[in-house]
Amino acid sequence: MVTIKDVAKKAGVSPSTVSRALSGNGPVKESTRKKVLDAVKLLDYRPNFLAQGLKEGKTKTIGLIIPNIRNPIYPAVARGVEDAAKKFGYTVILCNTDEDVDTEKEYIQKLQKRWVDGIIIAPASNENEHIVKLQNENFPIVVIVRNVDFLSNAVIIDNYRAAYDAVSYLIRTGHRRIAIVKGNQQLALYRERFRGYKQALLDAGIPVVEELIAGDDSDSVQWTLDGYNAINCLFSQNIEFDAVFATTDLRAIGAIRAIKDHGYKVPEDISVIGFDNLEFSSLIDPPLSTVSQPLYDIGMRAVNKLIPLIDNKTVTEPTIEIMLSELIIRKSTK
Amino acid sequence: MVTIKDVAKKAGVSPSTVSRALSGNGPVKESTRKKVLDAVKLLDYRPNFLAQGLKEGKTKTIGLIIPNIRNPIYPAVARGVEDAAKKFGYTVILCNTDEDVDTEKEYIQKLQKRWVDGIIIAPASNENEHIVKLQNENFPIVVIVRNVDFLSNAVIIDNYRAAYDAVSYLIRTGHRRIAIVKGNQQLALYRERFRGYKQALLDAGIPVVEELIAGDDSDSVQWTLDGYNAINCLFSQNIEFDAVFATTDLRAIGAIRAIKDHGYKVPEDISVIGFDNLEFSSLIDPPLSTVSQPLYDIGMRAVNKLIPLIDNKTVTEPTIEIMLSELIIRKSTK
DNA sequence: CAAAAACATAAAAACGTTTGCATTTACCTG
DNA sequence: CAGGTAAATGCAAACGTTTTTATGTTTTTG
Repeated sequence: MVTIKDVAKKAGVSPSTVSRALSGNGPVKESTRKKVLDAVKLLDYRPNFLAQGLKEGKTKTIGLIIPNIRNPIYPAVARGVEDAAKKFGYTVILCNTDEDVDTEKEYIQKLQKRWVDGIIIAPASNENEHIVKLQNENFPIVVIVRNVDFLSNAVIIDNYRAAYDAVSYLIRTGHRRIAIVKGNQQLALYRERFRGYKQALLDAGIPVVEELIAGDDSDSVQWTLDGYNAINCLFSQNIEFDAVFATTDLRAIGAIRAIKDHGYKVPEDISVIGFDNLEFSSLIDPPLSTVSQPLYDIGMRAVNKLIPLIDNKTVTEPTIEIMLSELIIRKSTK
Repeated sequence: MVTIKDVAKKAGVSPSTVSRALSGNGPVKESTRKKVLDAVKLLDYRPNFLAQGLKEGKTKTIGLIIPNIRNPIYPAVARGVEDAAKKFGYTVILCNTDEDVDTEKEYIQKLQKRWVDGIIIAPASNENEHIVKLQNENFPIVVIVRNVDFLSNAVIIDNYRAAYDAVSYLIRTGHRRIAIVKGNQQLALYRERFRGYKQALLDAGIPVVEELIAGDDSDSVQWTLDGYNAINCLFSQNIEFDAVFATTDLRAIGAIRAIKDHGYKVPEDISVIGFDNLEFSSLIDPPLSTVSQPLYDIGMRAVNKLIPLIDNKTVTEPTIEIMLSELIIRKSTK
C-alpha cells in the first residue's frame, strides 16, 4: 500500500509537509502543495484511516444496535441513521441482537473497543444495566424506539398517548367490545400501549375485561403469528368483539387473517387498527388503519442527538425527545 | 483510556507479556497469565482496535453496499451477511447507494481507505468500471443479487431460468396473453428476466407482442407504482390479457391493485405472478404466487466466498455461484 | 543593509499495539 | 553441579499518521 512517505519522496518533501498540505493544518507554499497533490494523484494515495484514527482517538463511526433488520420497522430507522450519519461524515456499523441481551452486550463490548465514537440502540429487553453503565462512563449513547426505565438520551414516541388515541377513535366510532393483542409485556413500549388501551376504555366508561386481552410474550420471528393465534383463541372461546387494537401492524395483519378465516369481514363485522404504519400496510386488503411512527425521522434525530455528545464532551443532563405519531385511518376500520 | 501499559504496570510485567498473555501468541507462565487477566478485569481493559488493525493491516470489517435497505429484498440479505460475518469475527458496515453510481463510488473510496478487508456489493447500475478496477487491484470483492457483465466473484440466481420457468408455468396452466412488467432494463437482472419471458413464449409457440410489454426504467422509491401504472396503462389502451408476469413482488402488488381497481378478479380473471418472495407476499390478498430468491443464503454465501479472498491472497479465477430459486404457487394464479 | 519577524519546511515524538530478537530464568542431563 | 537447552520475559522497532518543536529561508522594516 502507498503511504504518506511514498508521497513525500515522490514530491521531494517531508511527510509532515504532505500531511499539512492535505489537511490544511499549517502553512504550505502554493507550489509545494501542488507538487504534493500531483504526487497524491499519481500514486493514488489514500490516507490510512486506522493511523489517523489512532492518532486522533476518533473513528468517525457509529454503531447501530437493533433487534432485527428483518423486522420491517427497522429498515426505515437504519436509513434515517445512515443518511444523517453520512451528512456528518460518519459511517454506520449494523448490529442485530435478535432480542437477546447477551448478544447485545457482546456487540457493545465489540463496538466499544474504542472504535465507534457513539452508539444508537433499540434495546433488546428491559434488562439494561449495561446501558446504564455505558451512560455513566459518559460514552455517547442514544436510545431509540424502545424507551427504558432510566433517564437517558432518547428519541421515541409517546406510546401511551398514541395507543390511547387509537382506542379512543374506535370508541368514538361506535365500538364497545375492543380486543387487544397486547405484545410482549417485558418491553416498556408494549406496556405503555397496553396502558393507553386500558385508560381509553376507562375514560369512556367501558370496563376493561380480561377475556378481551389476548396475545402472549413470545418473540417469534414470525411476527404475524401472535396476532393470528390471539384472535383465533378468542374465536375458539366464543368471545364476541367488534374491534381489535393490535399493538403492531404485523399483529394486525395476523388478526385480519384470523378474522377472515372465520368468515367475518373487516371492517364490516370487526374493525382492526394496527401500530407502526409499515410501508406495505397500505397495500394489504383492506388497507390498514394504524398509528404512524416517524421511523426515518427517529433515526435522523438520534444521530443529531448523538453527534454533539461525541463532540462536546461537556456533560449535560440526558433528554428525551418525543416524536409525533399520527393516527392514519384507512379501510380496516368502519 | 486504559492501555496495555497500564495493565502491564498493574500486573508487574512488560506490555509485550500482556499482549502475549491475551493473544496466546507466545509462551507465558500460568501464574503470570493469571496476574495479567486479573489486571485486565480490574482495569476493564479493552485492546484498542485501531492500534491492532494498524499493526496487522486488517480491520476484521467488511462493507456491504446495497441500493437501499428499505427495498424489502435487502434486509434478509443484510441479515445473512451479518450472521455469517459474525461467525468469522467480522463486523459489517452498511452503505446505501440509492441506485446512484456516484454515491457508490464515494462509498467504495471511503471503505477502501484501508479499513475494510473486503466488500460485498449489489451494484447500483451497469456502469461498473470502478468495480472492475477494484477487482484488478486484487481487492476482495463479491458481487451479489445483480450480476455484472464481466467475470467476477458473485453469488446470484439464474434470473433467465427463473423467469423462464415462471412464464412457462403460466403457459402450462392455460394463459396465452401474458403481460410483463419488465423492470429497469439498464440492469442485467431485469434484462435476464425479460429474456426468460420472451424465450418461454417463443418455445411455446406464442408470439411476443409489443403491446403486452409494460413498465418503464424509472427507479422510483415507491416500488409498487411501476406495476400499478403499467397495468393501468394496458387497461386504458383496452389491451386484453389473462396473466401478468411482474419482475418483482412489489410490481406484482401494484399490478394486483390496478386489476382490482378496474373491477377484475385475481386470479379468476387475471393471474399474477411475482418475483422475490418477500416476507409479506404471502400476507397480501390473494397470497402471491412468485419466484423465491434465497436472499438470506445469498448473503451468507457471499461472506463465505469473501473470507478466503481476504485470507489467502493467492490469486484465483473469479467464480460465479448460482443459487437455486424456486417457483412458489399460492393463490394469485389459477 | 542588518536584524527581527514571518513563513516554510524538516525532524522527531506520539498514538497503542504486536513481534523479532535478546536476555534472563528455570529445568534437565550427564 | 556445571553446562546446555527450553521456557519465560523484556526491549525496541514497526505499523501510518499528526503535531510539536526545531531549523532554515524568506520578507519586512527601521
